[in-house]
Formats: sequence, structure tokens, C-alpha cells
Amino acid sequence: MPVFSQSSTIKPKRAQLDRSVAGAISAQAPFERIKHYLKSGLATGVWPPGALMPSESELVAQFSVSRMTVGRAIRELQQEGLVERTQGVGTFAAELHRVSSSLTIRDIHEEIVGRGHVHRATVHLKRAERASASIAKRLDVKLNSVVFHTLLVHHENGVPLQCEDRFVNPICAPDYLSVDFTEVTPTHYLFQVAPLIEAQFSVEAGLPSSREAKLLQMSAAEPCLIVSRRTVNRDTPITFARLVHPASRYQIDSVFKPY
Amino acid sequence: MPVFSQSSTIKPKRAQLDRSVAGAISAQAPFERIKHYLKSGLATGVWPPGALMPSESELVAQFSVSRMTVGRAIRELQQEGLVERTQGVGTFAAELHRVSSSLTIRDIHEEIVGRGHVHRATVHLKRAERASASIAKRLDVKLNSVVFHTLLVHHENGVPLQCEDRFVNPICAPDYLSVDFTEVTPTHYLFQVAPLIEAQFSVEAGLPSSREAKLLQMSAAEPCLIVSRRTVNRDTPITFARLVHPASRYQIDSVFKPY
DNA sequence: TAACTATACTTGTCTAGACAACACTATGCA
DNA sequence: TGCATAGTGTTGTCTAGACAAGTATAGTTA
Repeated sequence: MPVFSQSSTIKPKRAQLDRSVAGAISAQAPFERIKHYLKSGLATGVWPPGALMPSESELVAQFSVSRMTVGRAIRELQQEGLVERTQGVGTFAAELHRVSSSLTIRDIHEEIVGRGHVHRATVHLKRAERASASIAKRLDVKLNSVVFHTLLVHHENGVPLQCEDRFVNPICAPDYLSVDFTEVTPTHYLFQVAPLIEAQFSVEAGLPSSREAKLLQMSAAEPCLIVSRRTVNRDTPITFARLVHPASRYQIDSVFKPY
Repeated sequence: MPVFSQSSTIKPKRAQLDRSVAGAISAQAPFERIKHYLKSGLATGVWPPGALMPSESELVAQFSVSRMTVGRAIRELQQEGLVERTQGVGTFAAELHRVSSSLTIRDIHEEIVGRGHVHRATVHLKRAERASASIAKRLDVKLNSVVFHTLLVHHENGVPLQCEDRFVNPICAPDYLSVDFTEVTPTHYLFQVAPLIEAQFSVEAGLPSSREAKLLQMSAAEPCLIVSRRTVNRDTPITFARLVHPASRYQIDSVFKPY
């Protein structure tokens, strides 16, 4: 169950009608064909990592296109991290050393529904509180000032999957407490109310608190995957959330497929 | 070094002097300036999510550049996920709903050295073994065929940080067992030997085995962050690794900053 | 030999124009 | 009224040429 999707999202590039007569096989745009040609060579080892690849002028001659078209194809490969270019020298097949696959974190509702399952949320706490020291710091508000606090459990097909402990800055979402979170997730609501400028994540392992273990119907000794998220809107922290998932029911999957 | 072709009778119709002469303020290329202009507007709410943004022709007039230049700027913003375009309609500020932050998993050596700390590895097992059923499946080899098995502990400033349990397909790296893994990490060596085509990750929480707990000098009841990684080179699995990190010493951090 | 120079080749960027595909709107006709 | 059609504006793509800037090398000079 892939929680995360890979980063190389292929755009819905529609296959535009070919302008030339010889477009029997490939209905792709020329720059797409060149990209595909180069990607194939990279994938099959024609140009192993570090190898010098064809110059733009060579590709211009080979494909009978203008340099702009070749340039766009190569530039997009560069942006995808598949080739490296040096002005005055040439284009080289990238060392895929830094296997940094990027994992995409999504809203829990989208995630569950995307798997074709049923999402249900139960609200266990929804109130205004005085900010403790750590919360005040994270939300950049004064100590003991009023903040909103919610505690939800998200279920997938009836099984508790995530315990969401969230603090919200009232400045950003004054009506937060009047929302029915069995209908819309806090994440979704906050996105509508306060556009996001920056988000900080951390992923770690840990043990649930006794209350969290009870809410998640799990042993207090079982490890959890804990995602902490803090979102900021132009110098104003919006919210801080601690998302606790039982290890046995949750893992992050990802596939890195460069070519 | 002909900087100017003085003899030329053809006059430059539009001065491209800005980059060389007036580079004091903006040394950026025009398409970069346009990107920056649009990003600023997106960040400051000039175009809130979903809003219609200026058309290419408007930007052409505003910046006195050609359509290709404007097009490149907008296309790159589109590739970054900041705007959405519809042919025949226009360009719209993207809903950053899908807060796809990206978590990057790196080689442990790079990671530790990147923090300015000292990396040291100890080897606790390095031998050929008969593949068990689960390993045979993951490496796509026959049951009981020979595979290489290493067990390393990576230390950051002397503190055990990661226990690396790895199985390697001998087809891809026949000399694997002769490598000194106190000098080069298995990840790094394998990258050189077998270029990577595909990698599958999973991140989960769990408990260490008794041996892992001992090697990591931690309690067997303390949770761990466990990364499993399987890399494939064109239909041939290269290696499967289980990377165990004590929860108290390791977490994955990430920042999402779209603009 | 060592340093400089001219040259060739590479990537990086931009122009002005062109045609195609698509969405929307206004208009005219039945 | 309802429908087809033409027109307008948008994005998507490509061309042929140009200049700029960086690198490497061969040749020349001190």
C-alpha cells in the first residue's frame, strides 16, 4: 500500500497530432522523441554514468530539428537529474549516486480514499487551550495565549490508522473549532483557510503515549511511525501536528525509477 | 577573443547588454527574472491558488521579451508544480493542496560527513551464504544459491547510528567480499560496480532484533526507524538492505518550500 | 620550456515569426 | 429558441539564426 508516490510524476502530455507525414509510429512531439531516445540509451547502458553524450549539434543533424528543440529535450533531462552539462565541455550521463528518491506526503483522507478504502474520523478533543512552552514556541505565540487543540483518530475500513494531535494558531483559522472534522480533515480545512508557504516535516520512530495507545487500540510497547509537521504561512505559523501510526499498520513505500 | 564583431554592419536590434554591463542589480537571465516575478506574486498572494495568471502575451509586452522566453519561464514553474496550464484557457496558480514535500534518503556516509561529523564503520559479518527463501525471492535467485551477506554498524562520532544488514547478488558484484568496508560503504561500492536502474524503499517503525540491539548498544524494547531498500539493475536485483536506526538517535527531516 | 594566442567546439540564452490545437463567445440562421 | 459557425484569445510547439560565455587544444612567441 503505497502511502507515497514517486516524484517523477509524468505529466499528462497528450499525444499531439503529428504534423509530419512520417508520424505513423510515434505521435510524440520531436522534443519528446529526442528525450525518449536519450533516456533509452541511458537505461540500456549506451552511455554509462559519466560518459560523454552526443552534442546538441550532433542531435540536430541526427533528428533534423532545430537547436532549440534539442536544447529543450536535454534541459528537461538535466532537470530530472539524468544528465549533467558543463558549458564549453559537453553533456554527460549523470552518476545516479544520490539515489534520493523523494517521497510525497499526502493528506490522510486522500491517501485512504486513493486506496479505495473507507475513511472515517472520530473526534476525541476539540477545544481552546493555553499554550504550553513547547507549543508556544512552535506556533510562535506568547506563553499561555489561547491556541486551538484537536485530537482525532483516522480509521481505514474501521481500523484505527492515525492519531492526529494538532495545535492551531487562532490568528490563521479563527473558526477552526466550529468545523465538523468528521466531514473534512483539519489538513484540508486549513489549506483552504490559510495558503501554505512552508512546511517542515520530521519522520521518526517512537512509542505511543498511553492515551494514544488506547485510542489506536494497540499495545503501549508497540513502536509507532510518527510524523511531525509544522506549516508556516509567510512568517506566521499555522499549525503543528503530531501524527502517530502503529508500526504494524503503516509504512512508507516508494519507488525510484529514473528512466 | 572577439568580444565584439566590430566590422559587422548588422546592428543588434535589441541590446542584450544587461547581463554584461548592468549586471550590478540583476545578473539574471530574462527568463529567470520572469520566473522570480511570478514566484514573488504567488508567494505574496497576488495570485491566490486558482487565480488566473497573466497570459504569455501580456508578459511578452510587460517584459519586452519574446514568447519563447516567457514560455520557458512559465513552463519551468509548471514543472515545479507552482502553476497549472490549460491549452486554450490560461495559466492558473496551483492549489498547493498536495503538499508533496519530499523526504530524501541518502547514503549514510554522505549524511554523516555532511553534518561535519566523523563516520566509522565496523564489520561484524562478511561471508557467502545459501539464500533463504525470503532472500532468494528478493534477489530473484534460486533457493540455496550462494549470496553475499554483510552486517555493518555505522558510527557517527563514535555513537552507533545504523545497523546495515545487506544481501548482495554475486552476479552483479562478484568481488563484493574482498572490499574493505571500513574504507568505502557498500552503497558506494555497489553504485560503482552496478549502475542503478530502479530502487524500492520502505520506511517503517519496528523493534530491533536482539543482535541488532546489542550491536547498536540499545535496549531491545526501544523502537527503531527501519529503512528497507532493494535496488535493481535492468531486471537483475543487485542488493537488499535493512537499515536499522535507534529512534532516539535518528529522524528524517525535510522542509517543503515551494517559492 | 613556459607563457600567450588564436581557434574550434561546446553549452546558455534570446529573437521574431509561424502554425496547430483547444476553449470560449458572439453571431447568424432555421 | 436552438444550433451551427466564425472569430478571438490562449497554450503547445517548432524554426533558423544569432550572440555570449566557457573549455580545450594546437600553434606561436618570448
